Amino acid sequence: MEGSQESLAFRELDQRIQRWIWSQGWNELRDIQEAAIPLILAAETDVIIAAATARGKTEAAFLPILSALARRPDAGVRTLCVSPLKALINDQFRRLEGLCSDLGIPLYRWHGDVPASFKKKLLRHPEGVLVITPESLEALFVLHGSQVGSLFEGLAYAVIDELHAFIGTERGRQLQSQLHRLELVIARRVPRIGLSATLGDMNLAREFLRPGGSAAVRCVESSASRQEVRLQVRGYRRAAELKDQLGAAREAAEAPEGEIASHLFTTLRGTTNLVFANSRAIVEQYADRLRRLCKDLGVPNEFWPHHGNLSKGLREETEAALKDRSRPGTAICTTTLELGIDIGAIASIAQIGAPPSVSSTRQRLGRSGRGGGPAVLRAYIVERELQRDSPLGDALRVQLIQTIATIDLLLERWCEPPLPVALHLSTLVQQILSLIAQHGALRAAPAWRDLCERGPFSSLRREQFVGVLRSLSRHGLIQQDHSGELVLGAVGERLVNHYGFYAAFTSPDEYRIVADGRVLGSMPVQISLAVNGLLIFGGRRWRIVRIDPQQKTIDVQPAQGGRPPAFVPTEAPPVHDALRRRMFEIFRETAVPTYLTDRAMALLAEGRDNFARYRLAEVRWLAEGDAVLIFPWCGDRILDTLGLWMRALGRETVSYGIALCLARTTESEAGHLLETMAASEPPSGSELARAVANLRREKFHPYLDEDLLADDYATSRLDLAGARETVLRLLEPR
DNA sequence: GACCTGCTGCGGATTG
Repeated sequence: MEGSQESLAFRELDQRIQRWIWSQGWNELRDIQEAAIPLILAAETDVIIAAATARGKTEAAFLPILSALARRPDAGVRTLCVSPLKALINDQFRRLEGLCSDLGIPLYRWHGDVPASFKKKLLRHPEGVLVITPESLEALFVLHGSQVGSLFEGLAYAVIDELHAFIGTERGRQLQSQLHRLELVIARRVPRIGLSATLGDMNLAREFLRPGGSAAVRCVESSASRQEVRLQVRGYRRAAELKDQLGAAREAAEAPEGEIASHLFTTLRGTTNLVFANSRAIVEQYADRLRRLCKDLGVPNEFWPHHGNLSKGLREETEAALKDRSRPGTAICTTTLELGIDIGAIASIAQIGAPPSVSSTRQRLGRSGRGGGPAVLRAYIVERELQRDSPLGDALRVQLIQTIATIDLLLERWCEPPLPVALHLSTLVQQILSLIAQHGALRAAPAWRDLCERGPFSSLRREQFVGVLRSLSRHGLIQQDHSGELVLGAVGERLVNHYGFYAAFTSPDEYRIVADGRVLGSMPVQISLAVNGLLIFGGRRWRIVRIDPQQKTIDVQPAQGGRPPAFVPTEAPPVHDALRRRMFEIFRETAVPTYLTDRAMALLAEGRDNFARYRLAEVRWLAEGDAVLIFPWCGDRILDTLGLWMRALGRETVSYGIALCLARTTESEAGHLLETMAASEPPSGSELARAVANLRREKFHPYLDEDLLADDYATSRLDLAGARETVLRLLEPR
């Protein structure tokens, strides 16, 4: 306890908290705790606490918060903590339970699985600490709007857990709006405490936490020494498709998946690991292969699937296998295990396929190597065997080069910044309806002031806001009563009064998969499945025995064969500009990273040879058949913007990620096109967006007019300045 | 050419 006694921060805490720290057997406070305690106790500024998972962020916030609450008892909810996951709320509840009860501070959790009786109790006696989801908070505004003031009149702190998970998303904008509305109701500013993973650009996190007031937000970042990282990137080749005697294509017997599965099996068996795959179908495929390898060897299964379409029960089975220290267990998973759910120590991380981004790779790696040990990452990259007519993307070994570029940027501690400029009109619609429900009615002028002028939707122009109100009125969501106030229209009433209203995001219709009365999970309704069809789901093999379109259920029984269902893919993650630029540099360099296996080295050499053969260090576009490939080495947002710009000039384009393909064009025509673009101002983003086929991507988009949707698309998906700069760069002499 | 997240009130049956 010597460290604690010497610490100034420790002495500032309430004595009962000091005793609790003693009782935990802690020798000293962590650096972020030392730094955060005085800032939070002073309660004069907003604070961001940034550190990797399991570095004591929750305590850094709650030791001083509970200290302050214990000293100044007051009526109403004193601390609001908003968290993105029900599972995280339950984790946090368990961690704070003992401390809160020692201090006599009531602790409430509120989400969809919490019984209504607990919620009623809080509404009757608002007090203490409330941990809640954004959706449940929205329900509070809609269903108990007149009570919000009295519930939160004594609010001392607003905590946002996993701040990084909210930044740049619809849900994040919803949360900003909710915190702002709360401060409006109680007519006072409440200190905000954001708990975040370490981010590339802390200024964006500051601006997110306190829009318009980021300069005063204090940041506490962990200075804990950089963790050692052990890396291996393994290369695999997929043989070209063979034709059998009937001419049907079939995969070569030695598919790389089998090889990867055996390597995972021998390397990971006996320890606890996370294997990240890039899609749910791939998770299912490997979970099934690895389970069978265990079975073939006659040993207990050690491999468990985890993804968003598996039922809560199956996911909890996997989480329990990870937490169980008495036996090894490895999860094959998607992003579901990226966020900070408590799963204990993890020996290593595997990544199948190129990682989706630098930031998610950092999150994944942060899961491994607790307790001072090195973090271990193995990446498994498959490239196709080349043939004479192989596409250039295969010849360049893009998957492998992208993986190397990702690791480069990761080691430089760079990561993708979120995009803060989007209008988020869908969420604005939700918040307008919610405000009307909260107050019963609303005038247009204060709505503009509270949501846009001084609120979180500050990038809207006044005429855009008026356009939104007109759209909503035309679609029956709102109407003006005789005194000029906005009230809900018939359609608006129906939307707001359905429980589906509270989430800012959409979700697809799904069938439930049921085996012997137990729900295994769900799948989208678009899939074409037939009775007696075979299926891999939850890492096991099934036969479909019944499909009920009315009940939306699929009944299955255990079977011998099967394949993973085709989950409806969403949009791919955009590759960031910095990553593509780094890929270009890697192609031009000759250095070979030491973490590559021999086969990965050979693939890298092939990629570089082909890059040199096509002279891509000098040439910016080249003919392929009757098309031209343009290589701007820029991120996907700029590439998509360039594609739309060329389409506006009457050209047909397809984005290959690594290149932009101009159909039916010669090299000199491509040059002329770029010169034309360089000589003129680009059209506006909204003009370009009008050519996009489906602009209605988000929940409340169906109630907005086309021109607003085009504005929304342009601000969230396009980069005009970047596109113009890229055109000029493509024409620079080299 | 990917992934993920969330949700109320009420009616009716069952149990102590």
